[in-house]
Amino acid sequence: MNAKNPKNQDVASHSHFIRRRIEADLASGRVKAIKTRFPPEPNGYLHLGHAKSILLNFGLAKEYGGTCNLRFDDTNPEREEQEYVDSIIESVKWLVPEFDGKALYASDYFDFMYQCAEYLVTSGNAYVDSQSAEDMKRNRGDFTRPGVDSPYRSRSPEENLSLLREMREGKHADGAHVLRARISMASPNINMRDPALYRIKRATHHRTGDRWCIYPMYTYAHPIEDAVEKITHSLCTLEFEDQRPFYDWLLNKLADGGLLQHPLPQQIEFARLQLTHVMLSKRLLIKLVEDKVVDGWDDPRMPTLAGARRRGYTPEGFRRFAERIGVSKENSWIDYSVFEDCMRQHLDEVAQRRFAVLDPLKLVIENYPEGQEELMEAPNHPKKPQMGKRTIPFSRELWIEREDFQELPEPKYFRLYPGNKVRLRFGYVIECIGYDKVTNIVSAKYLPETKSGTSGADSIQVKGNIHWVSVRHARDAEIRIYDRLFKTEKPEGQYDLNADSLKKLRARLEPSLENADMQAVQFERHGYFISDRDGFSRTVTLRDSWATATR
RNA sequence: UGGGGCGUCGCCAAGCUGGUCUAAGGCACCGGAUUUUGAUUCCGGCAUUCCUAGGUUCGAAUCCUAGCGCCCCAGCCA
Repeated sequence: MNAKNPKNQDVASHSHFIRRRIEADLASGRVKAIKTRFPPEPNGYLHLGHAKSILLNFGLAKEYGGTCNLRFDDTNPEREEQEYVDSIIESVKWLVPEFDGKALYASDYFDFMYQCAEYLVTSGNAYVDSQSAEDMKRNRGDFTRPGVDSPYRSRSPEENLSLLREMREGKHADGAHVLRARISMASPNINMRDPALYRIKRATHHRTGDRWCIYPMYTYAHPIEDAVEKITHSLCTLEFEDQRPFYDWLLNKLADGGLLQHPLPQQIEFARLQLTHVMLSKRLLIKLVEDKVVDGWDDPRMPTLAGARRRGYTPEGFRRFAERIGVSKENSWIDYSVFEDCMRQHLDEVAQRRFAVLDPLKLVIENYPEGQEELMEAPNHPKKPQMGKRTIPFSRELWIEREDFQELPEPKYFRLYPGNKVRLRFGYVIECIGYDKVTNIVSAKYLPETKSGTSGADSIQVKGNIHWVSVRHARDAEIRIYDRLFKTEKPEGQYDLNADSLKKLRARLEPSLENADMQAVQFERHGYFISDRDGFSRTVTLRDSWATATR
């Protein structure tokens, strides 16, 4: 960790409170190796917020030579589905190359959890409450008033045990009873006022089927899951901070009873990711899919990992992002530009360059013979000769970008306009000699001695450099341009959709794109794109200081 | 209102066993150099100030006290 080396800042992992905590635990010998876990509930697709957690947990494990489990927190059969399990495994595999694809399930520990419940009952630490949900709520008290004990709170361990067994055996209706911890109804921390441990719920579980009719609550199940897996550092988000006293209470009781061994897992909370212009509420995400605002969970505009993948965002970019934003307990909003910058940075290194004219305008080179053609040579990457070259056919009629021509140029515009010279990138320098408003054709003459790669190439200096595609050789393709789904900077509640989040264009491409089997490509002067289905999707634009200046 | 957290540049975020802090780094922004992508790269600028007010100290972003602000908790959800 060379946090102080500014040259390596971007790759260097910087200090944060969880790393320090782990280092202290390792140094003191409290744990000999670390073990973390990523515990999603399979009730939706993974999103950008989960990426932070996944990368934190798997990243820390890798960094300190430990391991990390993917574990499904499947304790509520009413909301969980196999489809989500599958998509989650898929996304984690994509994001984390070292992940072996093996998943663990809380539901595999149901027997042990139940055994722990019986122990808590017999040791007087839990009881069966038969109040209605409404009474329980009323008797919990509020922020100012302590709760009052349930009339069932003093049932004997024997009575509690037989009731608990009857609950498990299905002798009681849903909601008739609930198992609660016996802690204190007067605790200033409401989470400690005898929290519910088990509820009766006749629902078919996606893995255990109808074997159970009682299911453990998250509060109760999670600490046990961690302990069973010998997790050392259980990382979760800030809203679980108030739950930590119960987490520790439970684990210590079970350890006292010999059901668990030390060292016990430690819960550590950090701030969840909030990204500007991105909405990460599962409820709203589901709504976007159901309302068909987007084309499914993996729509490239969706902030899901499945969507990010189709959009062309890369795992490496995510890794840089996670490292860059750090980890803290500060409730913060990360600017979307940080995310985009991480992706650009990675894509710049790996993407081959190609020409694509997105908004075509015809250019005719009057002094170039009809029927003649040449092959221009162009590197696949300006700084990586090892990535090779390709050739681009050149002819008299070309497609150029509409925005690369202005009949009446605005100040500082140095692209094509009548009388101005510009280089056709990797080709010739041309001079614009006219524009026909009726046919919409720009005419120019080329300077034969200025061909790229020849000795005369630099005989004429020009400021502008534009890309082009030969009309006769052009390939046609659909290009999808995505923009943010939400207009608001911090879309927390209801959604405020951007009507222009998807634009489809008919573009002209240089022929070498036809058989290209590329993960990511840069269309020069436009941005990074990914080949998706029968066209290309724009992942992210290039930085554009001209656009910023014109704004 | 009781409890739990958090407050360092427009946005993140180091720093927190007090001095090397007239406070790192990134994003954004503003210059300028190089450039056959108005891209990349490079160089420079960007908090005498660390929520506020007191205090301790030779010395405080770092310690103490009192305020102020924001977030979370009253599901048989996670």
